[in-house]
Amino acid sequence: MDKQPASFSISDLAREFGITPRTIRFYEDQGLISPRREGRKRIFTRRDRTRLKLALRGKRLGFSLAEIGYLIGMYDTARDKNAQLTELLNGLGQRKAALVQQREDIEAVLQEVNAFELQCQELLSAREARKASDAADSSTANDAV
DNA sequence: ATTCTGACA
DNA sequence: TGTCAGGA
Repeated sequence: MDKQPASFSISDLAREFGITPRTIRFYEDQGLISPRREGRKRIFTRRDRTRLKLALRGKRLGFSLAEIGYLIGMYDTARDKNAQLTELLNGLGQRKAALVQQREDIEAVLQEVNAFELQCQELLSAREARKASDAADSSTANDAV
């Protein structure tokens, strides 16, 4: 009934996941997938397809291709589900920590920008005021002369 | 028509 | 990751 293909071409997967064949070949270079070869052509199995899906998910989660490779690597090696989950949890924790740090950095810089912006505005209004008084002084002087 | 490798104005 | 080349 479910006649799911036993293998796919590089273009099949590219289409399915909305990426280009170039990306798939690139991921292969990075060791994320290793489709078998039929001569030079790549033959992707359902397992390769699953790994590609996981890789794309990891990318969305912000993991580097190296991290994804490591995670996926033990995903089918270590059959210990708990170990896999623990690793994933560690990775997610680090990702989260990095994001929190970035948010703090951004907030800090934002405050500095706001402070500088304020200084500029004050400096500007101070000059406007001086210019106005200068004009007043000169007009007064002219009147005197 | 499809895919492959290598390279980078 | 894109893209172009030149071959299978």
